[in-house]
Amino acid sequence: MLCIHDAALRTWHARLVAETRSTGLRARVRAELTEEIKAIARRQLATTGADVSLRAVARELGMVSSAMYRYFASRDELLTALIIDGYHALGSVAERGDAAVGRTDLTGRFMAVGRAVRAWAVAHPAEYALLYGSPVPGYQAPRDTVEPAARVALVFGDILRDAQNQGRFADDPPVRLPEHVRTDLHRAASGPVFHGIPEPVVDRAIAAWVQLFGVINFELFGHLVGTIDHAEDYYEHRLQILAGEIGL
Amino acid sequence: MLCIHDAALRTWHARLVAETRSTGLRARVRAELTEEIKAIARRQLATTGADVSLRAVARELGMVSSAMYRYFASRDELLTALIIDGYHALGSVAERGDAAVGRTDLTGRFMAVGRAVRAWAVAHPAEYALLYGSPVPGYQAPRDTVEPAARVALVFGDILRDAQNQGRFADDPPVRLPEHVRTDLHRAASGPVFHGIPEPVVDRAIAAWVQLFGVINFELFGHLVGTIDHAEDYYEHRLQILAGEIGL
DNA sequence: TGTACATCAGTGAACGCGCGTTCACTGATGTAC
DNA sequence: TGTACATCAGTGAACGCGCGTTCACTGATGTAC
Repeated sequence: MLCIHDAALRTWHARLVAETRSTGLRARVRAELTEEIKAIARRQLATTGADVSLRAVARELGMVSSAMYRYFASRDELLTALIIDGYHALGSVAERGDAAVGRTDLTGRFMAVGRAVRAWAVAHPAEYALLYGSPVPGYQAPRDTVEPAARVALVFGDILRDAQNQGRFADDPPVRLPEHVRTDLHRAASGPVFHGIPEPVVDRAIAAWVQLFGVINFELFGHLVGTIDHAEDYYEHRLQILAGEIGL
Repeated sequence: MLCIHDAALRTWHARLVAETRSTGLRARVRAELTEEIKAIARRQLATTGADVSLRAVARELGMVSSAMYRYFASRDELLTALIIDGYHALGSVAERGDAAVGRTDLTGRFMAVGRAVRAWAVAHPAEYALLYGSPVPGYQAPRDTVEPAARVALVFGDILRDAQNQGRFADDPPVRLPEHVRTDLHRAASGPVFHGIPEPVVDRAIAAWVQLFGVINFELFGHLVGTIDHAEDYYEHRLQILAGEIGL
């Protein structure tokens, strides 16, 4: 048996335990403040774009700027947290949209998800821009953002899989795809989002997905002004058509 | 007859004449330097995003920062110039792409335009992001950008009109459109880009347009990574399909 | 052709502001025994 | 239950940097007569 008499080591161990239980008052306060920092930063996104400023957040919190470093190791880390939160928020509304519709109503589910995505984007344009707009110069998104980013797509994939199981794509005519496209679609069809979906369906599905985000992009970034003024109705209309084109 | 003896007024008039002729050496040097400033700023876009800095441009030019104000009244004005130039550059490559194909080959023309747009975007990602990415916080694009922005769409509209004149849309089945969508499409169909095109075709055309830019957005902004790796082939494939869906 | 004058490009200093990040510190909170 | 100690949150000052914009100025270039 190993006896450790060093007091420092003992308390270090105790701290580890406390942290894993993570039920202490301090931990809770810390978690709350972390959330508050992110909330303020999110609000500031709207006026400053991706140029979140630790100093500005600290100012609004009534704290000194260096105190921010107790919560985030750098500005980029805060940005990463906002991005991850954003993807989760979007994924979450998509999941709820999907869950609110009867499992067998595939068109309804697709449209509900689409609607939820747009509604979230319109309600949080700056966050949406952070996720789907221009890349932030000098910022390289870390690996941790990849999984949250896929969450919303997974909802879509589940709908496709249910459609597949219901035999919706059974009498799909065969399609000739260019070689490299077939390669990519084949790989996609064995990935987490589209696994088990026939490649031609994956093709149509990605195209629909791209179009949905394309409409939202154009709407939020001002490229529909003067052409499509009733963006919500237009989007709804497109959802309907795309559901049909996918074959739901 | 009015006699003006004031020397100042005389030279002011002379200056006006010189400016309209605009053939003086000074004017030429000035024009060249203006272009150089924009070129440097464009290059810097790649590393700084939309945060173009007059000081950084001046530094690279070996000039003092205040000298920039001889050429642009403010940072925003320089940004506006870059945006306008960008739209013109894009419109121009689209026009050239179109012009290189036989007038009656409508699918070929559509694909050439699409290809030109993507090629330009891939070659100038930062400029593309300035035009089609997140809006620059605190920057309001002035009216002068509207017309250049439409240039690329006009090329597309011309192809549709030629198709229409060739009777391509003659046996289009009638389509029921939601009220507000019909309103918007109707107005679009009497605007400069789509005038004379049947509303259902305008609908499909806008959707195709949105999808093309959607694919480019996703490619450049990193949302195809891991799904579509052969972006060029994929885009080409989509162009082909979209040409068919529009009815070219 | 020469002179007087207006215009213009570019300078250099300054104003006033913002930022991210580091560091030594104080005092409160939690923990082990 | 009390004490000694470790941990942690937050402070305040500082470093070194960047920015847009203004302003009075110098000297060269162009223009009118």
